[in-house]
Amino acid sequence: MSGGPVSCPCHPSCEGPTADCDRTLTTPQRVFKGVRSAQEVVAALPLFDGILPDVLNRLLADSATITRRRSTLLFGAGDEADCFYIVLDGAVKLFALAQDGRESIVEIFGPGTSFAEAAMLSTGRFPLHAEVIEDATLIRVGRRAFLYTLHSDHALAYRMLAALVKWNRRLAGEISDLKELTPWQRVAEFLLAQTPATEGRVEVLLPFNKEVLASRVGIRRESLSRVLGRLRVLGVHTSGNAVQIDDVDLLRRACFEAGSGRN
Amino acid sequence: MSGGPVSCPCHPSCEGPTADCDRTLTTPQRVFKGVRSAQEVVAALPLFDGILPDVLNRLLADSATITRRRSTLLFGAGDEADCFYIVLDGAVKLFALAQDGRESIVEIFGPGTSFAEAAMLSTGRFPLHAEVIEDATLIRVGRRAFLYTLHSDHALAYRMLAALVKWNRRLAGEISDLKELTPWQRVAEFLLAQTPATEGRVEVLLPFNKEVLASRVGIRRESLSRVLGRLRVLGVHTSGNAVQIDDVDLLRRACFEAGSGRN
DNA sequence: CTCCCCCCTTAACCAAGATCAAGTCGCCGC
DNA sequence: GCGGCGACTTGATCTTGGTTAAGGGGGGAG
Repeated sequence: MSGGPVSCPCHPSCEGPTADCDRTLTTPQRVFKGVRSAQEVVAALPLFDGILPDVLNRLLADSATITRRRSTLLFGAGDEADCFYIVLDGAVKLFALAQDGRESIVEIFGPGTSFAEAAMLSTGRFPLHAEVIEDATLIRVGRRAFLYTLHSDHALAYRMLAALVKWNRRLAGEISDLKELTPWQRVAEFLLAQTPATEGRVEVLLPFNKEVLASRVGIRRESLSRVLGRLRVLGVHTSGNAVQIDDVDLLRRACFEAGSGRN
Repeated sequence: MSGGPVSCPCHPSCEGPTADCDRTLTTPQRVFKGVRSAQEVVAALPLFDGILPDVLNRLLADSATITRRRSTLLFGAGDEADCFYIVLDGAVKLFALAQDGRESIVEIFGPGTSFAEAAMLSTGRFPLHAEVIEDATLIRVGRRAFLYTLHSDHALAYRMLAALVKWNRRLAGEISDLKELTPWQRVAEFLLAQTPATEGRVEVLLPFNKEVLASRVGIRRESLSRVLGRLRVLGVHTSGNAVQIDDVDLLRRACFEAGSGRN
């Protein structure tokens, strides 16, 4: 029930009206892969699977490819949701902000995923903040185009329904994990989710830094360090963003068998 | 962002193929309120708001009102999802089961809510278990009728989309809470969510027993006792399922101000 | 090369849940 | 009334994550 890499629809996001944090394209080093590639990516989204070519074109006509550096705030909670985003490259985090300034990351989106479609359907406002955490190339799709697309292709609406359900389950699973798994189990699960391998030795690259990972699993940076230290006896070795798992199966079993011990 | 009483769509549920736990209507003392009332309830669901009368009738034609005693398993995770449920009376919990038999409650549904609509849209299987926790009267709506309804009323599909989004946000909010609130804050928030009052003295009735409440907020029964004990100094007094809050505003502010202290 | 900053790690202390184990209270059947 | 059961509470102890503070180490700027 835990978070495998699931293609995630839903969740609000749109560059806030205040486009104050642009620094327009200061890093052309990270070039988006051209319009054709963008089309491919979009058509490959679970949400738009089987979309009609002309509908797709219409959709893309009201969209723009943008690049943003890390630390750029895409939008804040409460901003008007007049578009949604597709990630071509980089990573974006969605997070909530506590009154004291602390943030908790609800989800992180990487290449080939989209987010914030859902915000446009109900309140029209983003419920969460979105920030680029790895220099990113994004497609921003306008609300009008999206709604038009939705209405001109009913099958799309149903796919979106299904996608939301899937995303929903992912969240429900995460809630279960938070409630009944210890922090180290959550970390282990996260690591296991980073590789398709089911046994043997594997090297995985953390898709973001440890601060973010810690927030992702709901603990503090320092605790993550401790956890990774404790996982060493299970054959988990880290250096920087590289994590080597000596025996995937061993780790998974340890994770399961611990089962009971909540805290 | 935390869990106010939200009308919740989504989530799988359907009396499993094995209807072994029926004890058909042994408690006629808890009579459902008649067909007319059932219609009213259904039409009042956010999901079916504004539904056309004949579509509604068609929907109800393939449904049945059932009563189940507490502890009845409605369905298990993995069962075929060939219906969804509307709660007229009582309460149902959706929960996940860990390998060691521990359960964690993902959501609890009371009168006027529906659940498990979503399961029929994707995998066709329930991802969670559902159990009656207070003797309940339910409407079970068949899959066929639901899908028919969905296709004959596109507006319904969009409403459902919106409902899913809303439900989604609720889950995301719960994740935030689990990550950044202490257990006692979650308990306090839960209590506050049980009343519309914003100040003064209030008496709230816990909608279920403490074991369930503990699971709901992700702690153990014993810890909940202690938390409630500690909350006494903030004017929270409990006796049985009745909880008296001396000063709602005080409690809310205490909850907020604690802000930082994550554990 | 050096300084500084950022990311990460370590250590010491503390508060708080989990756990294990009794113990209380109310209810029901007998 | 008695016994038993289920829901709840309390206490002692243990584990663990948060907190605070300090330090290491790599990379970029100057």
